[in-house]
Amino acid sequence: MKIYALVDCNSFFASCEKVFRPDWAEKPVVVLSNNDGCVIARSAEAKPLVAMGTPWFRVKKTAEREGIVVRSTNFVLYGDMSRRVMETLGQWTSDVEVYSIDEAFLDLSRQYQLRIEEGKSIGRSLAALGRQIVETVPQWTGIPVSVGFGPTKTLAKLANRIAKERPDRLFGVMNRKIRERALKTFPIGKIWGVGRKLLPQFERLGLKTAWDLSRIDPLVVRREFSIVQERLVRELNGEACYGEDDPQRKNIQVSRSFGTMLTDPADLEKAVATFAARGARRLRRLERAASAVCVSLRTNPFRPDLPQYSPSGVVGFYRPTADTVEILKGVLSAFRSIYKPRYAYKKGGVTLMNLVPAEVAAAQQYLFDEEPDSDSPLRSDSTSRRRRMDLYRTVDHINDSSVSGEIFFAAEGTDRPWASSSEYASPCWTTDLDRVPVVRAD
DNA sequence: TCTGGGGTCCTAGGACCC
DNA sequence: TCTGGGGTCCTAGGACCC
Repeated sequence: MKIYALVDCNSFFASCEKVFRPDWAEKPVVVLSNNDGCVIARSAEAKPLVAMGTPWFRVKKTAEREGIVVRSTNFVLYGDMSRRVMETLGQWTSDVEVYSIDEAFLDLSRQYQLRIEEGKSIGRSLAALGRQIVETVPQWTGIPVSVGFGPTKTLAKLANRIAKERPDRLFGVMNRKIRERALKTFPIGKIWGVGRKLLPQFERLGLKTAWDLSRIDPLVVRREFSIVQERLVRELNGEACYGEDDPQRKNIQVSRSFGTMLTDPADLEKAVATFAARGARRLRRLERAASAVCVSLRTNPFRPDLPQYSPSGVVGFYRPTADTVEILKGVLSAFRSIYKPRYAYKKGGVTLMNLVPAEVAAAQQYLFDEEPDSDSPLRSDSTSRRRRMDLYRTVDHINDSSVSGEIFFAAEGTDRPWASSSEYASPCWTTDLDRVPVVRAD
């Protein structure tokens, strides 16, 4: 049998914003999406006041009246706080699967295997471990967490949802009787994997709780829905179907809504070039190479009075690459193939696709040293490419160690007409030396 | 005036092959 | 007149997640 713990940070982004502002400890805090668009995180105090996902302009007045603290997203801060939390979790097991920026599965199966085989009860021991996690993580990082235990990932998630409602922030469904009781009061729509579309379909079948769903024959579920829902039912019954998957990334996407609607192709080119350069950098950091690149544009869907257009164009590479110059060329040629004048564009994006390990790309380069067509616009003989990769190593290093990224490609432009607004940004407390909080003893 | 970003997996259907 | 069966690969679109 498996034992999973799901550790989930409470109101993660809002909690990050509170860490270095003790004066906000008891205040309602909300965090906005990019471009200060929607509310994407709320502290416990803010939850009754503001609904998740509400456009900011619609709640701004309420927020001001209620004295809600509002912040723009600060992913540099959240990323660093996340790293600290995940490192702390390594105290209890080396089997930490970072599932998202604010949650991780701990696989405790091996630790408890012997005791289970001996038929000993593990409940008390798990509870003690859970308490330790719930106490230590906030102590070390400032971020409060909740812990749920279960024999499958789905059940650990479910236990975690219940834990969040409890004062001790801790709950387990390892025990069969406790599990049955929990499932019987757990609404079907809150199950991990049941979303907007599935919920009404289940409800039409008269299913209301997780227990109802778990009682259905998995094969019937498969026939009526799909293998995804079949696995869900099995997981609810304690049969682990989601293993230790460590799938390699297949895509890297960089996209943004623009601060204003753009019509000038020169502005759009600067934007997509910037996204491309950012993506290429992430590619090199992951030691991967992309086989193709996709550029997408979109007009503003909230303006039905304006003509709508949302094209995308793909350009394949002769062989996989992490070379910004090659990627930029691909991106600009894809852009020019889809761009049409007389539309007002609101969003753009670049996706690096079909990623392969960097070694594979290097081996291909070695095997196919000669380009088929040396006049090709994508021409890049291997020597100059190798030199450029050396150059990127240096440039990436310089940009990583500086705050704003001083070295960039001319194609990215020197101004950012597309930049999004973030009116309420907090400082990068933990990653910018000038903003490290100072504590005085006097 | 103002509405996020980044992923994954699965299925169905078409093209193509023997 | 009667027009198979089985497979792979690819892509678009749907659904879900945080």
